[in-house]
Amino acid sequence: MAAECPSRDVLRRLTGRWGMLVLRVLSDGPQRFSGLRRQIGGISERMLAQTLQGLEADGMVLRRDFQTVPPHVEYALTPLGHEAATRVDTLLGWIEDTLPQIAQGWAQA
Amino acid sequence: MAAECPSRDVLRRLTGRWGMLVLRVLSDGPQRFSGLRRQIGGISERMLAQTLQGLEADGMVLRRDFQTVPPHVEYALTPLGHEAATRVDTLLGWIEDTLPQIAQGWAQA
DNA sequence: CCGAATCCGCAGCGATACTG
DNA sequence: CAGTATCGCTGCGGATTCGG
Repeated sequence: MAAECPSRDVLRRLTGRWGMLVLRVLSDGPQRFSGLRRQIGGISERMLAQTLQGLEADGMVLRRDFQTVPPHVEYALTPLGHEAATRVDTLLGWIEDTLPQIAQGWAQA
Repeated sequence: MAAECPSRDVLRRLTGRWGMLVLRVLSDGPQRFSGLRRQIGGISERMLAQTLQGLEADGMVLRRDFQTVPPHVEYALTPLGHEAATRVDTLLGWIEDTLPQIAQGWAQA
């Protein structure tokens, strides 16, 4: 069944705490580490590095290292990453649009 | 930002370990507790109950208690639940279709 | 249904290697 | 010291499982 296979790990990295935030920022264009951290806000250096590595391993993010001595690395979305980003955004957008209806249920509970 | 608001909790319940499995089974029609457990496989009673409560609170699942002495309860998808199910399946389906490409990256790493 | 044991995501603190 | 990217160790809390 789908739950036991690797597709779940991929989904986890996408829907995890920071995955989609990173995808959203990167969908506007390539960024470097510090830039991402600044635009996302609230993410620790460690978590950002970890998240990026996960997405890179899945082929969603392309990491370009300029091999300079003050480290300069750029992160960009791959075509696969763009596809993922749009789909995740679709789901997330629907949830946000539907949130009022969901919250409504909360109220009468 | 979207990450801090309740939409994340909803997304978590949907993409969590069991959420989408439940949605998938229920999209074929109403089921009762034992039926769900049998068709999903590998889920504990506790987790199934917990998952159903979460989805019910979000208005995705409708719980109908027949108030009979041998307890008889049925679970069904609400219209909202159907919408959610299709969207989650879309994302999950895409991941499964794309998994070969993702796994390809794994191989050359 | 309850309680204990366990797993896992997430964050914090600090460290590394190098330059100006 | 300041800045850049990454990594390791540690612990908390919630999620999940297990056993009655």
